[in-house]
Amino acid sequence: MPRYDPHSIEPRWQEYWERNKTFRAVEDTSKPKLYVLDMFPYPSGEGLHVGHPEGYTATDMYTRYQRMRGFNVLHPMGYDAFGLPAEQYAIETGTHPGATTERNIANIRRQIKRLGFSYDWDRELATTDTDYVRWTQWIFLLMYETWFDPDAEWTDPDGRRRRGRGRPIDELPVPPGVRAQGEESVRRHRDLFRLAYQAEAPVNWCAALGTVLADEEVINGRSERGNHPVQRLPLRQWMLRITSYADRLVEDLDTVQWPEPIKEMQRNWVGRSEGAEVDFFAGEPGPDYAEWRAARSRRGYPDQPDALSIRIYTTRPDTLFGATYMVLAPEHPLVDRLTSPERKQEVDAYRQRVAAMSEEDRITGRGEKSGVFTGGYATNPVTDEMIPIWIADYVLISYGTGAIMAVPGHDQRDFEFANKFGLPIRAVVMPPQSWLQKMQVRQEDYAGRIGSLSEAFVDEGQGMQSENEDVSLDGLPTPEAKKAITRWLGESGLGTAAVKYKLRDWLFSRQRYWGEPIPILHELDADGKPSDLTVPVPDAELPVTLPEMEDFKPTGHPGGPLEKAVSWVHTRVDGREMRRETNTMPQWAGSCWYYLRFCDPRNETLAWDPAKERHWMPVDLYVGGAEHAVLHLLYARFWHKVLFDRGKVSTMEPFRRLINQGMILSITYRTAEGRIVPYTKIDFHEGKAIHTETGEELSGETEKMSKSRGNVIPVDVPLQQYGADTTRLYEMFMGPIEDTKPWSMQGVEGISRFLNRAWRMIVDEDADELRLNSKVVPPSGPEGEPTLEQLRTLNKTLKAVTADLEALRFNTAISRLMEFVNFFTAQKARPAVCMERFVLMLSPLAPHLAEELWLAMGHSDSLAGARWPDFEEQYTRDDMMEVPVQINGRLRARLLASSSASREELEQAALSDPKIRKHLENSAIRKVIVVPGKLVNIVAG
RNA sequence: GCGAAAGUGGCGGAAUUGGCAGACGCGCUGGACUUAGGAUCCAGUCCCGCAAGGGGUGGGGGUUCAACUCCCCCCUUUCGCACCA
Repeated sequence: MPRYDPHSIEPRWQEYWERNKTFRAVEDTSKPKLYVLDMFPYPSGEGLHVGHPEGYTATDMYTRYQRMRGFNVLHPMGYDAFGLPAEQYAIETGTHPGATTERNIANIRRQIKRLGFSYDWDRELATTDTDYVRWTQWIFLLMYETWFDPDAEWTDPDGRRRRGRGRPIDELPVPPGVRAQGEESVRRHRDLFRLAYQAEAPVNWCAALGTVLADEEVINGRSERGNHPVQRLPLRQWMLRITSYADRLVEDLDTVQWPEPIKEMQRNWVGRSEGAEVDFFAGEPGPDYAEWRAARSRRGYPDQPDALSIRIYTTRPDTLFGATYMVLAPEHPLVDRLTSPERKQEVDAYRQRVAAMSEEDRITGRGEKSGVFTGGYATNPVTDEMIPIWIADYVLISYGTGAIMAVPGHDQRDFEFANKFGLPIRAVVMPPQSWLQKMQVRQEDYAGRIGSLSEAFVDEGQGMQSENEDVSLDGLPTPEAKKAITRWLGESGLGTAAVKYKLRDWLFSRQRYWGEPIPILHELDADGKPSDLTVPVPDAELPVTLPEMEDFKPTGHPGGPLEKAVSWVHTRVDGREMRRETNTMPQWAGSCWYYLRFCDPRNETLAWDPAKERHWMPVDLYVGGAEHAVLHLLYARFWHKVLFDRGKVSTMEPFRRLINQGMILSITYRTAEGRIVPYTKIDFHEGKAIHTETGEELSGETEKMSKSRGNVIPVDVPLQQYGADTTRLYEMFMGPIEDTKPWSMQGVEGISRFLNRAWRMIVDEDADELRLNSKVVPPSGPEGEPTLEQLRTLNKTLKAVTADLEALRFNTAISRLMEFVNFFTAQKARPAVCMERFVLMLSPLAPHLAEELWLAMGHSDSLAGARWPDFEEQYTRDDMMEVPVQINGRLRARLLASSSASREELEQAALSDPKIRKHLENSAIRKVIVVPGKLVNIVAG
């Protein structure tokens, strides 16, 4: 075997690893454990392009390295296989989504295996496997059987006191009044608190997809998949109470090693804000108002607003004196009551117009404020002024209380609205000088000119014009003013401190076929219609599998396609007729817990064995794309916390460390007319891209890979041309994992050359069979002892590569190995000891080649079990070094000096250097800075 | 608009704590070997300059003996969020 031939080497070693189950993970308590996980792929019909395996390559190199370091490694792979594309394809062609999915999985499995990754294939799973679906449904039912107790106090595994946790639904306190009304009443009470519950909610209805979508799946009013318009509709849906976990989802971010931007995105998504709720009297000042106020002072602030009040939420209670009008969301339930008869027509028209608007229209219409006056008035509780109540679509029903106090002086939206509709604007916060200067207004003119300024002052300042008989905020800095007014509101029974979140509960139903059926049965009423009472599918009957169907088309109404499977829908439990839930789970469900199933994937009686979960969890390193920063990662964390609260898992967070691989871009080549030219028709020559047919020189641009651009590079392309090791190395050599970087076919060539050079450094290329290069000398032979220089190169490389692999800096590790090969290729005698260490260093990166070289060096078994070589510190340092000498920070000379030379010696040597003396001829030395082992800098002038 | 990240040769990128900017690779130039080279090997390659020397890490300012690195202002690009009171 003379030449390096990856196409013969690679399949051979892949078979060897597979046959010997080299990478099977077996719990071994004698070693430290390491769980390294890739975000598993969705098996699309297109297969993988070169961007997909970037993360897989990094984790493979890392786990191969850590196995050599003695870790007990779990490194599995699977498929996130439910989802819309297979179903859309089914609708178009009639092919069962299961068949499509299976075919796609087979293709992706082939591609992944071809890259020689060290997964434990015995743990492979797909979220569509029936024995996986079973446990996905089991977790759903666990949520159904859980309520969140916000007052429960407990101590977390880190020893901190915490508040709020999920508990079994049987432990939910039932008020005696409810219990007295019987079992059905108790059930309804429980249904109000379950983590998985049904609710009539305004949902994102996508007519084109025939389904409801989660907020996260809607981008700018259009569906994330397919870019179809989305409308708001009220529908009865399954929801998961993720909002109960909002605080814990934010707090526990501090305990994980994730990229700060991702943590920030999650915090923003949860969107916690602190402020106050305030009740406004829904009427004019007068005797009724006085009576209401008196009652409030006596009884305090109620949990639910009384019939006479409008409850608002604000983050700026300190601006209460500036509230000159109120706005309710058009959907707010009080609107009808507050609207005066003469305004009714206009109000109704506005509400209808808003309701009919698509999400997209709402977004594009944003900025230009719209709204109508209801004719109703409220009373500002600190000024006792009568203020008008408006409705406007800039107030959202789904956030806070769906109503606001408008403070046009200090809120940009209110400011625009007030200016448009001529509402009064009052200054109640004095801005700092810098802002006044920017707006070109003097402090004494601020209050008078506030309405004519170009924008509102919305930051913190000092209270002004905020005083009545009871309370004064004048002169108080904003934080103090907030405290003062909140205290006053509490004492007056008008308000209380409150926390709100942008995060909404997770809409969990999909009107789709290709998903996990929601394992719930609806009880039927006397007429045989589904009542609102539900029971879980009994554990013994899980999983609920999808019925065989031929027509997968969306029905266009809330039942979804499963409604059509009549015999499946109707079932009986204990002789009672029941109707199955026909909605399915969203695609996110399966990926919420696959990392747990990987701990014990073949368990038939449990989702996982607790001992195995304790052994492997948490995931020590999780690698995947940043596109999952909020969706998948937030959902999975939520499920995990519920499982934790219910004692099913031992850790509070699933993923200890997270790394986001950057996107891999592609270079798109176009003709002068802008037509895209595929790679197969381009000749790369003299740094140019030449069209093979026309000879035209093409211009290349770095762009995102996409089908429409025709610049997708399937991973099979480099695999076929160069093999797995070259593909793997190039994936990493391009740059740091987390960076976005372009794939260059010419760059791959360089890696291929490197591996060829490494091959020839060790193997005799002219021999007929695998034989060592004659320059490789055994330890016993002449020149078999490495020279000092060789030892230094070897040990410096070892030290650097070890540090690089620890830190997942594969690009620089590869550079180091290139330098090693460059050095040793120039050596006439290459001691076998050095070559062997090199092969071990190369093995996590280019495992097939390394195995073959290992064989060439006379080993009979795989090097997968070999130990990572240690370096000797003494050989990582040189005794002599070049010391740069600067004058005023400019390099003027280099000295050759002992590495251990003292400050004085270096200064002496520098000052006596002829070049330096020449430069210093006409100037006086002021100071000499010597950094031993680094440089000398002479300050002169 | 808000939030975050990033700007280094023709290109991808290197540069522990502030200490020789441009490692390694691509591309390019010259040479060797060769029937041939888009294989391989050797040499060169930040910019200006024959050289001495000078300039240089998006732009401007600052701290420092010394700044790609730290601070301030600005510009550009990418990503995320987007009427969340």
